[in-house]
Amino acid sequence: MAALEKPARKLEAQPLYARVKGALVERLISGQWKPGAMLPSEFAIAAELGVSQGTVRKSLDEMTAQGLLVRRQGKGTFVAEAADTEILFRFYRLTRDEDEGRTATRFPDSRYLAQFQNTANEEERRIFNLPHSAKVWRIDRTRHDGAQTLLWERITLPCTLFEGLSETTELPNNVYRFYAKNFGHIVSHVNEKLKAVALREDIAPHLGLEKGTPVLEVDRRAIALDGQTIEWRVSLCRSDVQHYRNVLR
Amino acid sequence: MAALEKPARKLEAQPLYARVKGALVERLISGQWKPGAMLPSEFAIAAELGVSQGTVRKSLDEMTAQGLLVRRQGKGTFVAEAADTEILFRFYRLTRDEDEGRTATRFPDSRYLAQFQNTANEEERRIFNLPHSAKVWRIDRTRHDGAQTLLWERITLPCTLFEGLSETTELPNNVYRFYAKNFGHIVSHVNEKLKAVALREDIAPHLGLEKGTPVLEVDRRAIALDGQTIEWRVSLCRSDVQHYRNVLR
DNA sequence: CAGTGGTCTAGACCACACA
DNA sequence: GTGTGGTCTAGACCACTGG
Repeated sequence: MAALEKPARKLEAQPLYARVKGALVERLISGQWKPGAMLPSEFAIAAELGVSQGTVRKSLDEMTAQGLLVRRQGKGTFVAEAADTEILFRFYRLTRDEDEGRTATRFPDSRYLAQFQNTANEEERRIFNLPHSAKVWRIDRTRHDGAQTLLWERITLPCTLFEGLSETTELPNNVYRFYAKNFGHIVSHVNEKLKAVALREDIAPHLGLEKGTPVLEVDRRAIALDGQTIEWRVSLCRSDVQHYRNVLR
Repeated sequence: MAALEKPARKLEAQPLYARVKGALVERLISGQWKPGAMLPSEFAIAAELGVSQGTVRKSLDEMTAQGLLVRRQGKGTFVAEAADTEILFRFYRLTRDEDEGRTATRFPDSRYLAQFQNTANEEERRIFNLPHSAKVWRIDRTRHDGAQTLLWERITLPCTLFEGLSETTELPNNVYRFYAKNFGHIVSHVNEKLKAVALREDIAPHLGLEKGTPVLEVDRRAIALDGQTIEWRVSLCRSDVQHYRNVLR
């Protein structure tokens, strides 16, 4: 890749470090730099793009703050793998009531109830911006801590974005890492919508609670680096033994 | 204030910009720089502390990212007032269902039900780390959008931290700004714990719902810059017309 | 040891606000 | 114009990693 092009007029240009960052994010989106890969050194990137090392550093620092990169002194800069405990729990906010205070230390395992392709309904088409008669995967599962069921959820994925998924592939614990590794979709952020709802009759047996019990409904959309919604998930969470924790800064 | 002291050994020292930041945060905590005040210029701070302007900039950038400061090109650097819409909504996560997508544009008004001093119970003493027989303020109120009640909440404040509050002072819409301006407590972050619960009988009339209806319970602790918990708030939120939104990055 | 990221400095120039 | 923050560069030195 050659040096960055100069913008026509200085006035309407983004700062140089922002354009450098854009060029680097492009390489993540395109898959040129895959999760876990080591980036060239700051000086190498600077020389390649024709800017100073300090400018490259500012771009890398921002990307690190966003969680796209991991920097290790003395070793290098790497594409984030979403592998560390911290990143694993980045999107997992439920905590057992008795674990209050510390970060969740247990990660529940999954039990699969159903996994099949369907024609997308209107809501799914709207969420994923799909044409008529497009197909989606629907995956129903429960999550447990030991013998206790903590939540039921349905994960919806557009088939076009997940070619090669089959009815027997089990999602691993860290699904977002799985999406990145196998399908090249890097999640940049997720939007969640929380409500308290009365437990539906068809879900009640799965959670071992009476129909009508208040449960926490979490409606989540995962957004990829390119802005596309790649996953829709609705979770119904027992609220008597766990809570959703959040820190606002 | 004189130049920063050199640490005994370089090895165990924090980076210079971190110590600069610490020194500046001290001035916020001590009230030397009050909300809304303009800070000296980068060069002035640098000269005073005996470091370079770039080092001061790095400290100021971090504090800006934390929301402690607001920087305006051409004007100066100011202590954040929690006055802008964005900051006003930083801690307000409830959105009317029909407003989905955009940031909340309406901020509900309040109706006060009760406001009185009490001896702290065991839970309150634990939360605020108070001695026996310490006193707390308890403020009960509802919040509305037009004729519709959206939530009931109880705010608990330790009397020692809020000297001068009376039974007739109404909290303004932006309470955290009020705390900063009148009592010098700058909120650095809040911890929230969410659950779905069945509506209690004594609260039901306030929300205009049946006893037992699922409502969203938000348990919030506000933490000041010095690490002290300064406010405990439990909100019971109608979940049929609004939701709690969250973005995880 | 060489190579990496982390910190710090000094100085230049630009864009914006306001008198 | 002057003073502010915003960007960019060049170069120095430190701390960490691994051969």
